[in-house]
Amino acid sequence: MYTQANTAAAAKVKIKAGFGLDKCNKLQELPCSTRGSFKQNCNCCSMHIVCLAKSVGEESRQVLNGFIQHPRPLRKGEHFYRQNDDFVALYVVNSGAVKTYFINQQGEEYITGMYLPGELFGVDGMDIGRHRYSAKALDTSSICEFGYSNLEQSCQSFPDIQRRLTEILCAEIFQKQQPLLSMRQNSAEQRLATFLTDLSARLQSSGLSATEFNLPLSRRDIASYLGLVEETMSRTFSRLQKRQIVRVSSRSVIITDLPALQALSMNRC
Amino acid sequence: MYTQANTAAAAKVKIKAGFGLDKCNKLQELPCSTRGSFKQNCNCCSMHIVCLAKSVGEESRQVLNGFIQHPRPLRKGEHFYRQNDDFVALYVVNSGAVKTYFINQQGEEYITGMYLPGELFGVDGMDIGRHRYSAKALDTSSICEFGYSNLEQSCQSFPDIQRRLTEILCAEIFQKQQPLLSMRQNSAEQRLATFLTDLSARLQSSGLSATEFNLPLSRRDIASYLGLVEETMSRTFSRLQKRQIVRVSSRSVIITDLPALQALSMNRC
DNA sequence: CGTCACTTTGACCGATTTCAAGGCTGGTGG
DNA sequence: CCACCAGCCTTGAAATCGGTCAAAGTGACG
Repeated sequence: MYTQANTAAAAKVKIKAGFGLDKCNKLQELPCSTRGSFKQNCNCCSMHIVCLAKSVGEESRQVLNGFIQHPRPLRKGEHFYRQNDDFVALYVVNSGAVKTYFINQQGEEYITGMYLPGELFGVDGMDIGRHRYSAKALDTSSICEFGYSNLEQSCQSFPDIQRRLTEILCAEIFQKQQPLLSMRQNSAEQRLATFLTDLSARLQSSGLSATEFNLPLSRRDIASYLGLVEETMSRTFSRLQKRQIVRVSSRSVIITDLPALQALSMNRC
Repeated sequence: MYTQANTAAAAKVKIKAGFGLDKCNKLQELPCSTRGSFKQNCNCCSMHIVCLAKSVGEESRQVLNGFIQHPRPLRKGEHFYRQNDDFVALYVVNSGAVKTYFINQQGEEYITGMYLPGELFGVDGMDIGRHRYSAKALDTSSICEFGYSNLEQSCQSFPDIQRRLTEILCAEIFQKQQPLLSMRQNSAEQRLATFLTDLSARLQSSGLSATEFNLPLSRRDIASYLGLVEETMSRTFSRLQKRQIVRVSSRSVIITDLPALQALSMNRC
């Protein structure tokens, strides 16, 4: 599971122990126990409130349900798709976390996105038929797969599916990229604060804890995502901890002063 | 017109004179003389190769043509829409240039986009029904307006319109934001080089000159767009000029060594 | 127990920002 | 026609933030 790796470690830590890691990133009270099963359907999935099937009519949901696929969950480090693979489907994270990235000619890796349960990925390449990025599991992750040819057909018959898809595309533009956009001229501290508050909000909207969680990304990846280097990231975490705004121990984070963190980030439009 | 303001000024400049400013940012050889007229249609518009009506069938174009509006051209500084206005339509720049931006609680302005002839704007707010940004004419600008309710209906009947719209949304995500994304850890020089080569390519694809043009944005705006300050921008322009890569005089730019500029930018994925 | 990946910390350096001043340009009104 | 003003652009000097290089600590795993 998500926290497995850290619990043993945390027990050894003196002051930092007792973070309640065992509660981190676990879903609260699912309406029915489908989690863990590879055969799910949207009616019985706690994600439908956020995923592609959100706010579409009953009939539309049945349609989606008809062609949805559930590939086997991938372990940490395995790829859902790679740069230049054919674009064949859109995906929704069911559990775990996924990062997308690309590697340029110089061999440098750029993190382009991080996706949490209920969030849709795979849009890169929707227009050109080939993926621009690679998508990799950050933890053991299960997903729902929506074949694009099926999806495109459904959109023609069911306007609400089309509307929802368009809505998601727009969200992809604004909720994900715009925080980064407006982050360009901000300090390392502001960027990290923005990253953490954003992450917190997204976890909460999937029914997870807003103040205690594990970071899906390593320091290096967060740094890359925020346009900084590993060392700066580490120093910035340390500074926020010294100021009692967060407590961090490796991947686990407790936000102890969310208002302060939000005040630091302040870049909503 | 676009260059009117600068020509007189440039005549006074000694060494910098003779830039051919009168050729800047003017369309080359329009197929028919609709430019300047407020009543246009897509069949007779030189933009159809790039705008929303690109690569849709004959019948679809007639449909678009049926509900397209042409509001009066706005002068520099006037707004097409403002933050929080209701989202009612998508727009395509016909002539001139448009910037989108927002102002946060602290009163700081963030440039979110710059749109040239043939490019679509107004997507901000498509999902939430209210505009997140303001859109302002950078010069006297005319646009085509596609009412969204009409557009949405057309999409249902004409899959190629839907496909084109989706394509444009994806382009909005990737062609516009991703260069900036990968620009985060680059130097001021690389960022400016990327900005200029990108601008050059976009102007060219609308039939304008790739090497001689006027900057639609002020130094301050370019700086904001690239995550830098005005002074750094100015210094960077000076440095590129000293190295004979560009010649600049206020808003007018001549790229004298495009390969060198492209070599500096190198941040395609 | 050793290795490896990840993280933290320190010292130094350089690019960009900040602060400050001055120049240029276009518009306004006398 | 000229003086003045405001906005935009440029340049210089000093300060600061983040990057680079180097070293050491930590936990996971075989």
